[in-house]
Amino acid sequence: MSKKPAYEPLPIQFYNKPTLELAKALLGCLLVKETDEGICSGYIVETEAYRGPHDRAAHSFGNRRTKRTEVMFAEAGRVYTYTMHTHTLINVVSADVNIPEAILIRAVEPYEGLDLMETRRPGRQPREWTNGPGKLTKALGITSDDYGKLFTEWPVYITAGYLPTHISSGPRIGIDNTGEARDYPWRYWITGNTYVSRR
DNA sequence: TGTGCGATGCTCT
DNA sequence: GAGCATCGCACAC
Repeated sequence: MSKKPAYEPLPIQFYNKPTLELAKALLGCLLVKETDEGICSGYIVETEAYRGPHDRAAHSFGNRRTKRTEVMFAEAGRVYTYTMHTHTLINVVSADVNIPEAILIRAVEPYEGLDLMETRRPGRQPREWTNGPGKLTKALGITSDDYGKLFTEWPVYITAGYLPTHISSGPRIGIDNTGEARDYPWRYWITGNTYVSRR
C-alpha cells in the first residue's frame, strides 16, 4: 500500500513550531499528491491558522473533541481534511499532542501535473484551478480518504519550495459569525501572488 | 470588479 | 434537523 514518495518530504521536525509561525513557514513550500493518474503539485501561497482552545472559529474550539476533530489532537504534521458542502478542505495539524490547532491551506500555485489538473477542472482558466481551498483539493486529487495521514509520507506530502520575498497577513475568510475571532489576522499569503483566493 | 444567493452533503445535536 | 473554514453563476454598476 505505502510507496516511496517521488520527492523528499520535509522532516517531521519541520512541523514542530508555533502554529502562527508554521502557517508562515508553509508559504512557498510544495504540496504534492500522488495518485494512480500521476503526480500533481503546487506551491502553497495562502494559509489560515485555527487555534482550537481559544479560537471561536475553529472546529476544535474549547477542545471540542469529536470523530471529525480527533486528528487535531494528534501530533503536528498530520492531514486534517474537512468536507464543506460538496468540497474537501485540507489542513496541516500543528502544535503538540492534545493541543488541537491546525492550518488551512487556502490556495496553491500549480507546478507539476498541469494536464491532469486541467482534466480535473475542465473549462477553467489556470488561475481558477487552485485559487480556493475547495478548488485546490479537486485539482490535486485530495479527498477525505487522506484524513489522518502524515505529510511526511506517500501519497500526500510537503517538500521544500522557495522562500517568499514578502508575506502579507489579514483577517480570515468566510467566518463572519464567530464574534471577535473573525478579526484575528491569522490569514497569511505571499504578497502579490496571483493565485491567492482573493486579491 | 463587486455583491448576493442557491445548490449541496456531511457531521453533530 | 440545523449549520457550515465553498463554489459558481447572475446581476448591478
